[in-house]
Amino acid sequence: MPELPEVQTIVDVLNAAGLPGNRITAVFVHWPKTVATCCTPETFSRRLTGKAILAVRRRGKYIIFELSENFWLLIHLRMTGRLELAALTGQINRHVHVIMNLDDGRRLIFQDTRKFGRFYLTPDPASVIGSLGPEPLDSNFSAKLLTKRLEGRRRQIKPLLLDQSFLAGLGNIYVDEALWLARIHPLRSAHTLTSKEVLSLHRAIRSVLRQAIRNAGTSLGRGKGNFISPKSEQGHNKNQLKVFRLTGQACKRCGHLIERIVVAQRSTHICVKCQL
DNA sequence: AAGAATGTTACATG
DNA sequence: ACATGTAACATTCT
Repeated sequence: MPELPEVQTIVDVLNAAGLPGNRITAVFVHWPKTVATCCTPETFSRRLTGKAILAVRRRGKYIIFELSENFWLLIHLRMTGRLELAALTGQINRHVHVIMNLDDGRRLIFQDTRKFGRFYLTPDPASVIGSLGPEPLDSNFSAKLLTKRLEGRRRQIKPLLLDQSFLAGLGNIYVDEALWLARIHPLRSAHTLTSKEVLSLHRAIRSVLRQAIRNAGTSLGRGKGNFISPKSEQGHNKNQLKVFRLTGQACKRCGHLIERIVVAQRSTHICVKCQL
């Protein structure tokens, strides 16, 4: 579920809600595996308690909490992870795996139905995010850089774009959308893209991501895996999707029907008439 | 109603 | 390097 735009939305909401400046007063872990990348739940709670949140940022699909005493908490939501900002009182459902109490009387709740989400508490964030590829919305992610990174790569373009060490932040939704916008077929071998197509892909990736951020993310339905912000708001980017989960509908560019194929075990949506 | 599919990633294997 | 399969899980879809 959460790709770059959704994670950015979460970070923006947390910042707007005044999370930085808070101190963490208590931590409860209900599913040890969530924090196991660092240590036992007890150690995790002990290390985190008392730390102040200095800043909240994003890198790829990671939410990054810069903490006092040179510690960092990185959270990857994987498929169904959610952060919710809530009052100290209130019901805790069975999908809540981590709770962080804050000294302003609120708490940050991590829930994750499929339990794939992971916390990383470390003095060395590079050990977690050091191998990520460039940030697609950074000014240093130029068409030139994309061209260079594509050079000599023979993988299919879709799995390559999903590879976080190639480019950080894209997931299944926005890769399909970007490839449609750039009119590139997902099975194309990366090195066969013309320079014109690479230019087009570069623009498409940035355009699709920026639009989704403007729309506060893509919420697809009302199911448990659906995107919802820490303030429990849905994103409204679904209306902007051109191919993702639109199998059987007319392509907005040429009218040909959208088809679904499987690429690298991921469901993939394309217009075979305009994506070549 | 059983079985398949699901937006992510790490890891193993050829 | 790259493709492919599997596993981590629970819910929803068919």
